Amino acid sequence: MDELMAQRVAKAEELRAAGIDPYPPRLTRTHMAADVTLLVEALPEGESEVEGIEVDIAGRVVAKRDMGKATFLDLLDGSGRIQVLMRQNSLANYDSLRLIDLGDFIGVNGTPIRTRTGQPTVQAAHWTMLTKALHAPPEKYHGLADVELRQRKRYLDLMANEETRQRFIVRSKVVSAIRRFLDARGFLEVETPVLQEEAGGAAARPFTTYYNALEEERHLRISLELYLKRMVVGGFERVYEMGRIFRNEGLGAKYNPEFTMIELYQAYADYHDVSMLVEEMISTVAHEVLGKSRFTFRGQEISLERPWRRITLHDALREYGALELEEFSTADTLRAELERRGLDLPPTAGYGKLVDEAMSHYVEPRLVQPTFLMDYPVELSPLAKRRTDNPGLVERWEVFIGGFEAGNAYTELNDPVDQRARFEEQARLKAAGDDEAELVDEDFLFALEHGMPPTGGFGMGIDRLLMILTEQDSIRDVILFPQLKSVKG
RNA sequence: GGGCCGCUAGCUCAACUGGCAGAGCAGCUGACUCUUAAUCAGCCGGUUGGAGGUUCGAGUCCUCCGCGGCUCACCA
Repeated sequence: MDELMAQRVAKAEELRAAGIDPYPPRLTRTHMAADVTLLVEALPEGESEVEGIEVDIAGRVVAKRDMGKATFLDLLDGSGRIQVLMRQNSLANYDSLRLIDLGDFIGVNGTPIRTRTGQPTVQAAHWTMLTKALHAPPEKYHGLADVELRQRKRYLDLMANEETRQRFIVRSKVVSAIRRFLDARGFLEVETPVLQEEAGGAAARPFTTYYNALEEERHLRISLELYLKRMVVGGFERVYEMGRIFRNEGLGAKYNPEFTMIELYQAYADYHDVSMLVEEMISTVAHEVLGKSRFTFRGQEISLERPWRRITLHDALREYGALELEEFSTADTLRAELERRGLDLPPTAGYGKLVDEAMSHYVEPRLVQPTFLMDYPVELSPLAKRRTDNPGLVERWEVFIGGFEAGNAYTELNDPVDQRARFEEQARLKAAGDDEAELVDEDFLFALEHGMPPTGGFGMGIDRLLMILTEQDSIRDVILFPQLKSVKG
């Protein structure tokens, strides 16, 4: 134990010796810090004391200014900061203040006053220890700066950095605003399995675990899609789920292996209807929570004002890449053209993957303002419905904001025969070595064979949306406890 | 996985070309009854991420390892 901790332990013992529990089970609290501030600010000009009112407040000691026979403390509670003034001639047992350290939680009984400088303050008559902290909090002025510490020991980051606290408050508000938005439009929130026999609905490697009771492997879900569609088959016309999904992939500024996804499905809607719902949802939520629609993300100003731009993938490649996809309609010709242009291509890429490579290179980084990129090659979209005018394309969009994918939607494939054929094509890719290809899900096909009405669906990573709304460059700054490598030895 | 950068007191940071490891905050002692990054005086606090090596001498140079950041690759 280090010296600083030993000192604090000794202070706790001293309290116990005096018959005071340094960790009492209960306390009296009548007011929050913000309540006291309001009381004092309501005082008429010239008056410095709120007559006849006694308050009990509680919070963490975040500053201590000892003037000798008077000491100022700053207490932080869930509503904010409030100053406490302890004076030798108005506080019982003034000497005991030396037992209070920064980081301790204390309760204070006293009177709301205004100091000479106008600061709302509680002038204390009594104080009680509520929780003795055994470590010093991070440095009071600079806060906690070390990136690794801030992520590994988030409680210290939250304790020390107001901005971090606010960011995670915003996160909660965004999540609840999304729920309100959808609930108000008749969507039902449902919960589907995290542990699945096979993880489907997206192209990603799953985490695998083992269920002892059944003596079977299970996979953590990589998307919400296939179970939510089963809900639509069952007759739920508007469903959504917001929950954690898990992808066994690398870490990075935009990637965390567990992240929060929302997916929604609306029967009798198509991908156009869903695009309107989504742009309304995001701009409404931004306004409700943050009161604005303009954000600075990675040095670029982004406006979430509606309407958002819509452009087909073909048009976007023409506009940003001067690439006329009609002229390169086979994998071989497209590959030759892209290689001629100097792109580095995966050797096994099929037509869809090649289009995707071209998009990543020419188009996506340019889509800073919210943009729906529409009509994808069928090869990339095994769960989306084909366009009737061009069966090589599907009714699908991805929405890009700030240069990265923020969401994905289809008119859902509800033809069980086509769905089976698509799964079988995926199975061929898998056999050929694509370990992220979709698996044939017989129960899902059985569900579709019972009939899923025409349906539009949408999925979005909540964390990435929050990166934009809170103007953070790294997904780790919007996840409370991001994955980090463990420290051993 | 590759490249680059970083890791010094509980926290925030210094330390020229290899030459006694420092400051502020926090802590301890003292002064101060309206301060608010309080102030003032004094004191305590170090396996310089870890292990080796070069050297009379290593925070500094070399090798390996750990963790992190950025980036490339990978990842719709």
